Amino acid sequence: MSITRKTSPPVRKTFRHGDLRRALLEAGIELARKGGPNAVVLREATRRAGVAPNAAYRHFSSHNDLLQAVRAAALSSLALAIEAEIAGVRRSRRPAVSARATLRAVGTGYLKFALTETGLFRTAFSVPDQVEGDVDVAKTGKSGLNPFQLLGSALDTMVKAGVLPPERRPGAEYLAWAAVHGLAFLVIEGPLSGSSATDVQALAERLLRMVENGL
Amino acid sequence: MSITRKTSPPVRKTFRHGDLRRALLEAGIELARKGGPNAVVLREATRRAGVAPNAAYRHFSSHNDLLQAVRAAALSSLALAIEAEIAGVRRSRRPAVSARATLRAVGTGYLKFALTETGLFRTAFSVPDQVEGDVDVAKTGKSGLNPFQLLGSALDTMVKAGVLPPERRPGAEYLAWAAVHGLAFLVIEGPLSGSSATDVQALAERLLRMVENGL
DNA sequence: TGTACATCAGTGAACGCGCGTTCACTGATGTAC
DNA sequence: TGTACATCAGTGAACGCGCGTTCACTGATGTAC
Repeated sequence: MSITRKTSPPVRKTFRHGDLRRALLEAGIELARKGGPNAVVLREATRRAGVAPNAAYRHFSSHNDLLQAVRAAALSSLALAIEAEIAGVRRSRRPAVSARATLRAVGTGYLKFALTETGLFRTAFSVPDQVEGDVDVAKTGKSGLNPFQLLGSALDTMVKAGVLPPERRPGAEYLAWAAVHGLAFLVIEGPLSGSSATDVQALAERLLRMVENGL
Repeated sequence: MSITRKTSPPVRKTFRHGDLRRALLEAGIELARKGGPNAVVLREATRRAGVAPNAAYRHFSSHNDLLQAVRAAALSSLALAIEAEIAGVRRSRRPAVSARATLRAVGTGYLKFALTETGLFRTAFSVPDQVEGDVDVAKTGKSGLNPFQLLGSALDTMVKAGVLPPERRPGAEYLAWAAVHGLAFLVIEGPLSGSSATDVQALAERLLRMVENGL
């Protein structure tokens, strides 16, 4: 459980750090990446930045303040991962095909992020938060949308493309999100944690098809 | 964040406690119920049992040992909740109807438990664990099956009843579980945490229908 | 049935740890004159 | 262009806290004789 760093203390030449806020945030993100939300320890972040513990209070009002900033960054990373997956979707002339592929990309991006950046993923969802209408830029991707909004937009496109009946649109994001998030959980710390990547991928495709048909 | 108890210290008349192991376990369960896995603090459990902190080491080898016992109890409670829901299913002469109703009961029981016993639910799934083939009695319900096995058995019944094509049976528990678990998450600490019980129930029914159709 | 004694569940005191946070400070920087 | 000074980002030391865990102990219980 020891997080103590034996590495040489990062000595700074100048009295001022230069960009301590950013340094602390990045240290916090690194901690979250490795160990999830509980690993985001204020003192450890200052250690990594090569700074006295209380220096953090010039930039964050409390430990929780830092943690929330890390969470926001994690959500933003997730949004970026989803956007990247969407960007890779092969364009089709048929809107129906495009719309379906985009929705699937949202799910795939979400799952990929959960599996490759487990610590950040767990941090992103560790604390009660209303993501829905939250337009805090720190949580969004390039498009200015947070993960939840990206999903909503994909579903809107499906309605426009005539793939999803409009009367089924309300609440659809919850069903889709639930399915995908649940699978992520099973793989991260549930009974699927030992499964091979290909097995998981096959299951993911089946799940996404289930969502598409079931919506 | 203070868990300090101001209530009068539970004085014991006898030197021996009588059933300290059980008392500590129950205190631990109570802590988990109120505050999730992080709230399961060994010293607090001994305080509630009216005993010196180190007395716990007669019955548990470490804090983690206690926590795992609490987790097992939480899983067992979940199994019992699911079994109770199954027991309430209206019997039908048509096996197909019964099978579908049973599967839905598994999902409903799971969700009800997640919503009413959030702390225990979070504790049950807080630590990596292979539930799949785990027959540790401490984690099961009356039937001797753990939650995962109850779901599997419901799916088997569906195959026998001809509702689920046998070729879709393998892995089906993961899809079903993922969907239900994901919804539980959204309600517990996701964007649905503010929703009314009726809204959630409507969503749950829609989700369970999606699973039934999509499998 | 009564007594000696081994067992072992609980006590009391203490430990080292790392945490978040507060205090009064110091010294580099940028700005006003 | 040079100097006085206000600002404020960082320092150093310390705090109280509650935690898990270890130590040598004590005294109630149940068993062998």
